[in-house]
Amino acid sequence: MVNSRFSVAIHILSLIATTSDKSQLTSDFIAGSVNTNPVVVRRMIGVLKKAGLLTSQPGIAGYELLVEPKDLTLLALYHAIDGPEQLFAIHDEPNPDCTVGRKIQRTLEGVYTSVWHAMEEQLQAQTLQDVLDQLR
Amino acid sequence: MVNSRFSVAIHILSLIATTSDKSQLTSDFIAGSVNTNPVVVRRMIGVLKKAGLLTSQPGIAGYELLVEPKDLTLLALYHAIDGPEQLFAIHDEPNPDCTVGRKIQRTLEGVYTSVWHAMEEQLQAQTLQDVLDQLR
DNA sequence: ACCTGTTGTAACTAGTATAGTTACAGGTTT
DNA sequence: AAACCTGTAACTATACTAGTTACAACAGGT
Repeated sequence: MVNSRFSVAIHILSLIATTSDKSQLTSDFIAGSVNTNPVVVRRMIGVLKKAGLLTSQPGIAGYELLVEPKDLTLLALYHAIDGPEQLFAIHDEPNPDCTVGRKIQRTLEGVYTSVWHAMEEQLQAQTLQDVLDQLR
Repeated sequence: MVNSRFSVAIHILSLIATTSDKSQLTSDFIAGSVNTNPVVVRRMIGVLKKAGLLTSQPGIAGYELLVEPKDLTLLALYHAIDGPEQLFAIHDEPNPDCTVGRKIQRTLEGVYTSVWHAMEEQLQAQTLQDVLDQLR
């Protein structure tokens, strides 16, 4: 199973999108909602900042979204947090002297690409706004 | 990224399906093609045996498929090797006193379920025979 | 000026998963 | 008996995740 960073990122962005009192939005407050450590939150927010999804200023409480929730697809978010592009690992260096070993990697890549593509379509079809709607 | 066991399982089954000389099919031989340790192969084969996909006998070289490659979908194989049902981890115990924290888990489950379902469809659409065809 | 509270990072740690390895009991064949 | 095999338990190296401590730098109030 893939790590929980994608889940945490969605949680953080949801909180920022729905909290009107920005001064309340400290990494400590967010960590209290996510149930993790403030540093974990700040670390993830650093990634989201680099991706241009939000802003913040050192020393000042509060984060601000730079994108409209309806314009942020979960696929874009997935790419922003640099989740794995490959879902399934392929074993290294199968034996090239073997009929199967010689072509298995390319074959598996094809299989996994089709699977990954189907996943991408689902992530593309859902936005942060859809998540917010379901949180009401 | 998910582990490489699914890839190794497909590799093993492909070898068994395409090797006519069964006495050649030792865990050592298979490990040489996959490029891993014979024990890793026997371990995986133990799982596939329990799932009823193949047979073998202690002391005797050779494995035999119990299913027709065209009847074995990659989804069935995936379930057989007990890969993770959930793709993305959801963080534990978000704060129930928070509007977002209270509903985030259920919401994320919905999102991930739709993604997982798309994946299942792709895996269901491909069989071991399809893999064998691509290996030629 | 100082104190408190904040962000942003680096560095370390505990826990866990993966895959490789060693070892060995027990079956089979010659 | 010897050589080979399967099946399994147990240990190890490596890597990743998430939690944690620590601290530099910044902001705002008193």
